[in-house]
Amino acid sequence: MSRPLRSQQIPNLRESIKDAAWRQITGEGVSSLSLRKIARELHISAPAIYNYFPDRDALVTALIIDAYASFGDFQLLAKESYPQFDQIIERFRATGLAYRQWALDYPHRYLLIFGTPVPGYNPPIAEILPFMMRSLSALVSVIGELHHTGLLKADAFPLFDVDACNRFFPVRDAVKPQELLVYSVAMLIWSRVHGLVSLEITGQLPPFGHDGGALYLYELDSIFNQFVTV
Amino acid sequence: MSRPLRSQQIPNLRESIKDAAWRQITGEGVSSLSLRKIARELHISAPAIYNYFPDRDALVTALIIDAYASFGDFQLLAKESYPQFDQIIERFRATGLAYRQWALDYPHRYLLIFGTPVPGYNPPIAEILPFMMRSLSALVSVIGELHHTGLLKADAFPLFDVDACNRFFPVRDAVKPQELLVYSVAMLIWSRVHGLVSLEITGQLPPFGHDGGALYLYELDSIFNQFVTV
DNA sequence: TGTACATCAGTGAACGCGCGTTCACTGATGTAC
DNA sequence: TGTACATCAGTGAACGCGCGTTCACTGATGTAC
Repeated sequence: MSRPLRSQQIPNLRESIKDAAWRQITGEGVSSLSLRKIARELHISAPAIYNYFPDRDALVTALIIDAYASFGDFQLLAKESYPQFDQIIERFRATGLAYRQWALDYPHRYLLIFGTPVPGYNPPIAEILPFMMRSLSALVSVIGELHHTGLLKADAFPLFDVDACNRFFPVRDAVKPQELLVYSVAMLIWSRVHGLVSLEITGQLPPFGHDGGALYLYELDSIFNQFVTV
Repeated sequence: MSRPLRSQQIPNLRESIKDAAWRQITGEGVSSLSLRKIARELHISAPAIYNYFPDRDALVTALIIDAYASFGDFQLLAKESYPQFDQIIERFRATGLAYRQWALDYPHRYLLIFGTPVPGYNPPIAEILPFMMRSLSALVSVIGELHHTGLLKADAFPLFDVDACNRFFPVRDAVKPQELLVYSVAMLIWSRVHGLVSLEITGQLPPFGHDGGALYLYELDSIFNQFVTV
């Protein structure tokens, strides 16, 4: 039947394709994401997808970028709900809680970006890196504020290798030596919230049932007590 | 050519199939694990595998069980290298270091058991559970020793729901109320080492380069300082 | 305003591939008498 | 010890499936004169 009437086409097909892709990932994981299945769900032919994404990997890349952006923005929004200088404690907690909340809301997006690497998929690092950094920028900036106001307590903390750091990041985002402590501490804190959250959303915290939240709150307090001068 | 001469058959074909499966998982992840590919590599026909595993899922289950067992035994061995009563600090460190070392040695096995759930695979929980528990028994027993000698410092720690706990575990392994604190603290410590290790083996700790070890040591000390009375 | 034409956004058919699994079979090997 | 037979551990062919991607195409829509 060739091309259907414009009035019968899906408006914003590119977004609809991504939505259908998320629905599939939610059900069966990214490795069984299939262009043909997406086409079937949207009642279009599979080759039509190639008008919007050059191949399957490009679709996966777009999903990953969207996930990073949504995750980062969600935390930044939470953080900014306590904008005042002396609300640093609330800011830290709000950011930490937003981290978990987003992961619980979108477990498959979380696992797509931070879980087991997608087999057979080679991420275009240059394209993705800015979004990767944005996804953690709320956390990094909270630690940065603590540091700049002299409240960060992290003596003898093992620092990044600054050379390795700058080899990894693009030149314009090079980490300044005076920021090394902030990045390094942020990494450790990240690993703690990631550990708890990833066990929870993969169902490996089962005896806690619906109370993974209590454990998470405890962990946020532990982090605060360890790294913040009161 | 029907069946080849016994002298030309692979001795212990069951083990060889699992070895080939691990080699494949190492290269491309579990979701592209293929019976036909295994058969090709071993120069046997694909249906021959059905003499050893009723279907693909059964093979995956066997791999998971082996991974849990190997992981658990490796930590127990490390722990037992400091058997004396007053070597509790060394015992704790050795167990923690063994946790990371095994994960670095076998990243794909680690991700198979603790990473993103395998899509389309429903683990037979009853069969796997004992091995799951064994894989963390070294950690749990070290915390248990600390508790029983009065060295565990964890006031106001959020505990499991004991009912949820016993609904989860088989009756004979039911968690006794006096052990609840031990299990709960072990879970939190587990989440910390898991967080750091999983970021490291999935390559998300890159600025640290080869010195993820320094960060890990710092984290082990943090845990010790937080939970042990000195 | 009408018309010729370019472009846009789809179509269905086809290619070549790999997969898990079933099936009837075969001949080497082990065993009971 | 020789022989008849059961069992064991493989075989190749086939089934039915879904996949990503390419291809030539078509007719609706937009645009220049």
